Amino acid sequence: MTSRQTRNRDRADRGIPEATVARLPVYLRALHALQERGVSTVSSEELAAAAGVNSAKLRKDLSHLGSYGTRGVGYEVEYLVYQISRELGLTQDWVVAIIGVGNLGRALAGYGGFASRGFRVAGLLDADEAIVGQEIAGMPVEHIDRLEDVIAERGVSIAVIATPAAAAQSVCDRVVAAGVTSVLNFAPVVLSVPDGVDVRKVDLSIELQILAFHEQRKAGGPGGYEAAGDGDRPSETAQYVEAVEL
Amino acid sequence: MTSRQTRNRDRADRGIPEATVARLPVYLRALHALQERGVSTVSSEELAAAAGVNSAKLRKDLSHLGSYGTRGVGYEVEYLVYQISRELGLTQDWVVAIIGVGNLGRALAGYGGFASRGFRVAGLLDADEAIVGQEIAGMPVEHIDRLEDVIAERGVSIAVIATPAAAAQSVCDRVVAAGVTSVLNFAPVVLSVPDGVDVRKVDLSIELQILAFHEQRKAGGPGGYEAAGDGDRPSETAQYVEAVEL
DNA sequence: AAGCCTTTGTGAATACATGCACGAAGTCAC
DNA sequence: GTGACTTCGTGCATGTATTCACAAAGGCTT
Repeated sequence: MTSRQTRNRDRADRGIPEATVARLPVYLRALHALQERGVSTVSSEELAAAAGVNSAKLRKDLSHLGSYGTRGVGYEVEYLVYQISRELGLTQDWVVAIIGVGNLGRALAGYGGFASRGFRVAGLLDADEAIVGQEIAGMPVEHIDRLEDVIAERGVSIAVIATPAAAAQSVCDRVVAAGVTSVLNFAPVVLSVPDGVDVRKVDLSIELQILAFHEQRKAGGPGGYEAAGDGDRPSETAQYVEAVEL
Repeated sequence: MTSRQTRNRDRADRGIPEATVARLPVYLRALHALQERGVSTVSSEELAAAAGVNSAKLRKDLSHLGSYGTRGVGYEVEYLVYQISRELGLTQDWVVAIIGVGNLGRALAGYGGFASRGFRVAGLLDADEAIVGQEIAGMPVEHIDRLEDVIAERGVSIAVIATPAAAAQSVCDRVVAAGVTSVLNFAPVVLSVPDGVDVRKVDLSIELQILAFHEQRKAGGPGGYEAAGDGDRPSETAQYVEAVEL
């Protein structure tokens, strides 16, 4: 099964830079859009524009997968879609479980962007008895007690954690113990996992905070108004509550 | 208003690396957790562990804001919270409008992590007549026609776009024309904006695709099974639909 | 079939980020 | 006050990512 590992792909494939991997889905999306418009061939310049990157960067990124372009012409859209999909592992189906069916979990369960890319949501789990049994996006919410069973029975390989922060680490421990090695975490905590397990984090408020930083910068430096520097230290900030519900 | 731009802050502040800015919210969160546990002082080693980073990196990051630590002791939690908050611009309130009140927009409207960090949701807008008028998280959904009015009247400075992909660019153009210079985009498209406008993107499916890539890697190379390389090029991939509803 | 034109793929230069390792600066005990 | 000890702040080396710029490669026209 793992026989022909590094067969084709001479030096490509081994060690595709992370930064490149992170951009491949963006290229893929742009390519799909072109495909729908009936475009069959695209230059690095055009595709780069559609993806919002520099064309040299795009070419270098693609060169990591192999040489799939034709000089003087560009890239064949359909073929490139296939190559990137394959590289990203989207030619196979991935079985996903969503743990935590609050507002966000619900949104994720109904998100069309998953199913269309080979991600099959095979389980919705929650600890809240009031939610268990409800049907969300055509699928019943199951009790968190069944977590290990669901993972084993349905071959879940990716866990999406959308629980409150307080529950996230223990849920994570359980899915990892059950054999899951890829976790997508929406809870606002840093999860610790053993080596060999990948965790990616999506944090809705971190992005806003980064925007706020730049926005403030445009308006003229941090603490620009009122006492800047080491003024009164507020003691009211302690009322932040991390137990936000997702 | 832009008068005292680069005033205080000698060499700090100017040019805090992006990578550092992106980590500050994580540190802040870890610090809040410590604060709740009554910890008043923390070493770089401890805080780094809580934030999931290397301690040297943490110290270097913090050094960009100034020297707020005490050698031999560590950092005073409360003071550091204040300094980071100030640097990120969280000591002032930011007025946010959420455009697109589908599943995701609803989840965002109810997300506790915004309000607790100085982000005030002052408007929910949607084009769907069936949704307009509904009350979400204690706030009425208004018609998208009122977008410019809402932005102007309430002083919206950050727009959160959670519309379907097809609507995102035109919504973006409108908020930018109305004077907004910070956009958080959840729609799966690359938005183009004039210079001076910041766009950050949160893409739920991109993260999954990155996980899939690594997961596949663990299992033994891309396309490891079946015809690898340049086999049959599927023509069915064209049925991807980008008009996912958010 | 020869030459022109376009566009790729990549070497080299630059910029950015990470992590080590250690001197400097402070605290605490006595 | 003095010395031992802890921990910060940072110079330097290493690694990673981006961008430029151009030669090599192919198609297209005549």
